[in-house]
Amino acid sequence: MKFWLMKSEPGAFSIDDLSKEGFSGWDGVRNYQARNYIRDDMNEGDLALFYHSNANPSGVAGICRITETDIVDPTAFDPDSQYFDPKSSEENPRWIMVEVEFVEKFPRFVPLSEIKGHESLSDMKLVQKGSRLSIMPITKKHFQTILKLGKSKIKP
DNA sequence: GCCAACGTTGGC
DNA sequence: GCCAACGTTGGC
Repeated sequence: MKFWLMKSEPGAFSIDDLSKEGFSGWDGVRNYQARNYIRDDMNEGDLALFYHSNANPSGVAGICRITETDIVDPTAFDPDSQYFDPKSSEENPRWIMVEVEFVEKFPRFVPLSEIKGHESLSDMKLVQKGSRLSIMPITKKHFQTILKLGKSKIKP
């Protein structure tokens, strides 16, 4: 099993939204590196940190689980969607998504400042200079360290 | 709202 | 294939 960090702007989709809905397609990924990660390396059953970006404060809000991979992202074909991409066609889809399932909202939100200040988390892609990836792999150690900071009840 | 960092586009 | 211009991300 692999471990991931997935960013979402809470104004668009937050951990509370996922908690209410239970499951959700993770649509709108429009970055090739992030897409390649989900296409090539993400598997059903993987666990991901749910990260709130562009938030006050930004940070990790909880955990979700990957329940399905390699789904064609339908928002790319929708001219009314903010994720519309005229270069993607149903015959030759460019963007894919995964489905995730709510696992847990952390009892304690883990702000970015705390991740930045934590010695053993300094090699996460998240805190490396200039990194803006919206989906990135993380190590089991990073995952467990952040679970601890969030006072998670999950034991992966 | 600012702006640094990075990705993408398109002319050549 | 290079690279300048432009667009986007995302913390602050």
